[in-house]
Amino acid sequence: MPELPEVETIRRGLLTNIVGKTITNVDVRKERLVRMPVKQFQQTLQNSSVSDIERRGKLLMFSFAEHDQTLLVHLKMTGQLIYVNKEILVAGGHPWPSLTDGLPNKYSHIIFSFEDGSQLFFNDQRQFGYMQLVPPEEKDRIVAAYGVDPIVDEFSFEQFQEALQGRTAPIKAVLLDQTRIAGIGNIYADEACFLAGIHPARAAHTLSIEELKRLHAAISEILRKAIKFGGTTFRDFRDAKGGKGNFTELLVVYGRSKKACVKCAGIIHKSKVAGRGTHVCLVCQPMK
DNA sequence: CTTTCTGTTAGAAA
DNA sequence: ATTTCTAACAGAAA
Repeated sequence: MPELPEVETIRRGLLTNIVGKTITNVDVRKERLVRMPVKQFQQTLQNSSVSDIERRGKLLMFSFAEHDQTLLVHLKMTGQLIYVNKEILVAGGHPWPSLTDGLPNKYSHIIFSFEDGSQLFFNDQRQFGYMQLVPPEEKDRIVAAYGVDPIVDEFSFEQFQEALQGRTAPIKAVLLDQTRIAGIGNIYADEACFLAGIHPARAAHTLSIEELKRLHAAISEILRKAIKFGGTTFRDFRDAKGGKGNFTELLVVYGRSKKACVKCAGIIHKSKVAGRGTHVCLVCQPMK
């Protein structure tokens, strides 16, 4: 579910709500989602106060004032991190538009409680997401394995060019490769390719300099704009307060199969590229 | 009812 | 070395 703009939206929402707060309890209801001994996980987090939240690609990293362990959180496809304050909890749960039973629900697998009575719910329908504590060296190692982050880093055209260097795979596959560029997922890969007028199935090394420049600009633009609108809720994404993203209605190709292209008379066509559902206007994005 | 698809990615296979 | 395929899981859609 969440790609860079969604994860960044969650990060910003959590920053203002949990930084400085001390964790009083960690309720692990589904041990599989904790990638380490659960007892150790709970004991380390207990009585720790969140000092900062960083992001690399789609990975969130929480640091603490009392120790140097970093909490890594990956939401994968359907993970959610929803913060609920004491008042709402006392009133009987979070007023979630599509859910009447509030939180926690059957997908709330890990629940953090804070000193002020608020809680943070890690929900994940498909259970692909995970949490893990790592020491500084391991954190550095993991961060270093990621490619350039288009928002955290400078993301110059030269960096972009270098990331694509010599790739014969489809350009979309390279955009999705987190070790080259960190944070782009299936939605924004399709959106960026459309904006740049490039067919996602084209071999990366066949793009001209002009096309690469258009794609580089398209990536920067789409990600920044999506963050500005609080991300895309296609299905499960919720921000840190349980709200939906507002970028969904601004999507121009993703999920618009058989609908009219916003730029021309063409129809959006759905196929499979790099093993993923891929949306294209064949008029605006010729294979050449 | 059965089959296919889904926003991710680690790991295996090619 | 790089690229492609599959599995992990639950549920919605066809």
